[in-house]
Amino acid sequence: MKRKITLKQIAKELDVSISTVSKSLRNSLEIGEETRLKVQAFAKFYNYKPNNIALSLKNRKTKSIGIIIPEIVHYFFSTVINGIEQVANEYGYSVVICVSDDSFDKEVLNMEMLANGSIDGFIMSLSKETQFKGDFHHITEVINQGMPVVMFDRVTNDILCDKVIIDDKAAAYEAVQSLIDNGRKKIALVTTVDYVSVGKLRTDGYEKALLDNGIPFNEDLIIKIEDVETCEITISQLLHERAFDAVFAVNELFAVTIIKTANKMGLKVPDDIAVIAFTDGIISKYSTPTITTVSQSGEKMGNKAAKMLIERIEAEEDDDEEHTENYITEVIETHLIKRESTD
Amino acid sequence: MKRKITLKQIAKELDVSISTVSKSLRNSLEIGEETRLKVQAFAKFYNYKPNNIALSLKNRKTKSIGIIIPEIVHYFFSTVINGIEQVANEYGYSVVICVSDDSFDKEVLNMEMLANGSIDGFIMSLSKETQFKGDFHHITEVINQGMPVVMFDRVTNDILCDKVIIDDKAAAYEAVQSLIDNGRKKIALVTTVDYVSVGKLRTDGYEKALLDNGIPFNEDLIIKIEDVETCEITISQLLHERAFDAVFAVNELFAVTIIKTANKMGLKVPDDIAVIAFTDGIISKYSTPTITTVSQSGEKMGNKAAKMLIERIEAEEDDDEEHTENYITEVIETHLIKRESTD
DNA sequence: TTGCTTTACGAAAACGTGGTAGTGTTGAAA
DNA sequence: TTTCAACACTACCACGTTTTCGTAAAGCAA
Repeated sequence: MKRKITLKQIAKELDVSISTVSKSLRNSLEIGEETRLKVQAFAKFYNYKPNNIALSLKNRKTKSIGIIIPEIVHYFFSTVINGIEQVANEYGYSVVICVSDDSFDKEVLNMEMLANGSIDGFIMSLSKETQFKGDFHHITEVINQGMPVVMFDRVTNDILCDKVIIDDKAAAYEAVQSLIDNGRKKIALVTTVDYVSVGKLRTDGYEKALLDNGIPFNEDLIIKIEDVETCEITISQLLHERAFDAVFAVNELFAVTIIKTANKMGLKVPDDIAVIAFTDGIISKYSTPTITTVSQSGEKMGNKAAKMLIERIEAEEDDDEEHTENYITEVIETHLIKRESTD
Repeated sequence: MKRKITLKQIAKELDVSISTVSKSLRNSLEIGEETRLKVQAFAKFYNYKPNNIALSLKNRKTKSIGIIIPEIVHYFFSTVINGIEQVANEYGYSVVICVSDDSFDKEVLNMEMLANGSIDGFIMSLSKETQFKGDFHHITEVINQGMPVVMFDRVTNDILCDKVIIDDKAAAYEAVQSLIDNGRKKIALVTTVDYVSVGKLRTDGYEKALLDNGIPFNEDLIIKIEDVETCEITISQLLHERAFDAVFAVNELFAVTIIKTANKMGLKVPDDIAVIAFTDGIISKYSTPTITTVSQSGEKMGNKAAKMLIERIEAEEDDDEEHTENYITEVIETHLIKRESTD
């Protein structure tokens, strides 16, 4: 049990000053070759590595970035983390992850915990509750402190910062349009409650696609799900009435539930009902039938978000203080992955 | 853009010493009430929060724990992280996550990066490559430095430390036994390559169940998959020969692939072939038919691992140095979740 | 000897905190 | 008047690093 060795210990052991050790290890020409090599050999032997915390304190940079997301057991979010982790690693950054659990309080707590020097910047996706309350003071606060923030997916216009999103509206439009192109007329929308930003946008795209094709927009065909349990009942009711011949679901969980419900009732997918889901996850790939989806590459979003954040962090180093805040909103392209649930 | 305020700044502003400010904020009786309240009011107004990095340096604790896992876009691992995050949060710890991507080098690099003071302890699951090489020097090294390590799921006997596992062998035994109980005689095993510790154990359990029931152990019925692509071919070949009437798959990805392949060939699950998978993930719940699985609660494993680690960390505080190393291996119970893929 | 430049190193400050030990002033007891 | 305690506060150190500045010794020219 030998604790990590420090500069001080090396200095004492070799009977030189701490500065001499530090300089020797950084190969400063100030130090005579003999001493330099002696120190380096000693340090190597004891496997000296500078203490990160001390470095952070000195440099006022932690080389780590904080991620705040609503859930982690969630295909999309985990792909985003993966994407972030990749570039973070590449640039020598660590990622510390906090889960808000879709709770406003936890989100605030987590941000406060990390904001006190633990990290150099945030990448985050808003919790449902935060979006519902519309209270973003915790975010403006860290931004005011000069800490860069990049938001992704679940964002808000109320905060000025870099953002990485997909064009939810256009993607939804494309999906619904493809259903219409296949001759579907009565297209249902299964979505979440309105305050989730992306849910709202996808609804807008759905509506626009219908209207552009001269199909009346029917409120009764919009099913807003708060928890997945109730979904099944609502779905089966509508199916009984044969009220629709296609469904656009805002996530794959809803989609697979619809398919299973339909199957139970003896309806065939895609013959009787075509299904398209948002978010290309693992369920869509492996369900039977496989599900046509709008792919939104979490990995790419993560990559991009991390790059934007790190650029901001490292830009601050130089021209510290008030660089004209030209925030960027990056839009990641989506595309439709056709599978068995549509024809 | 007002940077975070420090003790020093407060001291200067109020024209008192830094110690006075520090003590006032910690409500020390040494400081007169008037000064104390004045300082507290000022600190509150400027939203003073002590700097974590400085605290870490001083206290030699970071209040954060490092997680090293092979993958993050993976249902089981993400549930474990979730479990860790829960208790970490509860105890005021942050989690830093690194993905080894099943690469030995990355695992080593990540550990070195974090071991230099960034965290108070590790929770990890070995990468495939590390298990293959059997090289654990990077782990013994951090342990020798006095840093607690808890391993979970993919562990090794070569390292002495706390561990959280499931009884892979017994769980596999139970699963295979249940297939036998349902009258299946020719049971195939679809598994990974041997060096993955859990793969090996599950194979052992499978073999034992067969032998205990007087069923001959047939090597031809064991399919070792290296990448999922080739799996489909091998499977369909065996299916053609009607070589088996049940399959025990070591993960749900293999299971769902088998089911899909069988379906394509016109075979019915579970009538013609019964399927049981290890790991109760999202695919099993939503595939058609739903898949009978051995549930291994990642969340519980994460909870337990985090608790063990934090206990170790906080125990060290007191009796620093050589507490009789009585390492614990915690076994999380599993159970069979019966679904549609078995009768 | 004096003055100047190198060479080779050390002292000290800084990052932000918290605890221990000290210091100066006041008022009261001896 | 002296002594001693209580009060209210400050000085200083440590955590581990980097970096700036300083300086002693040595070498060399004048």
